[in-house]
Amino acid sequence: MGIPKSFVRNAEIYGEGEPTEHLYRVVNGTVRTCKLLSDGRRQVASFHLPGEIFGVELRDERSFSAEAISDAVVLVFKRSAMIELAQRDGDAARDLWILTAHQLQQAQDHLLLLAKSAQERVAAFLLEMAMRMPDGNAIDLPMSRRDVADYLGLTIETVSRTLTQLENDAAIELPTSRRVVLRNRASLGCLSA
Amino acid sequence: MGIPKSFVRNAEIYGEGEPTEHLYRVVNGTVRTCKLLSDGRRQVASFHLPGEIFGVELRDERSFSAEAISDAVVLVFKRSAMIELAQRDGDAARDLWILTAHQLQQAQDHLLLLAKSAQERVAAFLLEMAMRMPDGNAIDLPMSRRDVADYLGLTIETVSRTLTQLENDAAIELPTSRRVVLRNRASLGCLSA
DNA sequence: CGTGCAGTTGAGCAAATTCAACGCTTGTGG
DNA sequence: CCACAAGCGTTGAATTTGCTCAACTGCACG
Repeated sequence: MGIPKSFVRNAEIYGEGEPTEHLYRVVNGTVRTCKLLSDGRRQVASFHLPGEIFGVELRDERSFSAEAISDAVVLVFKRSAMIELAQRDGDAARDLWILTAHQLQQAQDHLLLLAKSAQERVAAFLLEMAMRMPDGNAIDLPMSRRDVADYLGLTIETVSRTLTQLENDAAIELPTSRRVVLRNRASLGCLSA
Repeated sequence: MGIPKSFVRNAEIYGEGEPTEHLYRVVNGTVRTCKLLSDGRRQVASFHLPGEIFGVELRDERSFSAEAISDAVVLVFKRSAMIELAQRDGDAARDLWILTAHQLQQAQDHLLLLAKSAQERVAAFLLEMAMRMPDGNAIDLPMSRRDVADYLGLTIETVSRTLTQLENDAAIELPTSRRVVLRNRASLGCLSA
């Protein structure tokens, strides 16, 4: 169960306002969910790495869009089938609830992140990504500076400046612009206070 | 079912880190959930008006605390009983899921709010409160400027200045500091763009 | 080679914060 | 009953932070 589907980089998986017909599991690549603001800016709500589920929503209309950050493969599930299953099967209902509650927690963490200074946001972001990535200390960011900036509510310039500053402070290394090596986790944790 | 309990203004209903044993329904008064940040600042995650449910959480440990903003009465429910009920009864499970998904939506809206300018945040906040209050155009804010500021991620000074500016622009009236009358909803909506 | 895109860096600017003072209301004690 | 302190809200001036605009680099791709 779950039909595989492929998307090229920057392809839209679903758009804001479309009917909520499916949910998805990332097999390969990375997905972002985001929303265009009226002033043309964009807010990225979440990133989804392989293994993670996205697209669960209460309303029948998408309030965010989902796009492939890199070429990606996802499994597609029928939303109505899930809801029916949850109605009959207590365990399935529990899974669905846990999933939603988990996303709620992530949203709340994201909320706290947006309350902080630029340095704290970037440091917290790096720690979050490191937590979710296989190798604990080296991160290969799948997303562009623009994606990072829109997730953190900053400009790409501020993200870039902050990263170089963290490198100067010997907290991280930047072998390439997409690769980050955490040199001093403790000081990052401190900066993301 | 549901045991009534009273709290005086500023009393703690539950604290960060405590075991998640109950959920609550507001009968009377207003409740805030919030978190203390390491730098001493505080982030208010949500306000809960009469009729609304709060305290639903995935983890066994509270990640936020809940406090009475005004003298308040709440109904207390056993969390374990709710989870058991949801396991057996598909409808109850659905209600629990809808509740959680609803809070997720609110968190996402809050997230978007924090991406905006001070004026947009205050305008959006007023519209949100007006939506949730009985009388559509006159709002009696139950919370202090500090609460509003910590909810919007601003300082009390900025909130205060922004309100007086909205009053000067004829978008609102401020008969008293806690009472706001929406004079021009359209322009508020525009400002909260 | 040139073109275009992603990322970095710099200078000036705008927005919100910090710090400080002040007014108003409320509650307390002389 | 008045004096005074405390809490809340507002206002002003100076400062800081992050943004805007612009130039520049490195790299991939035709």
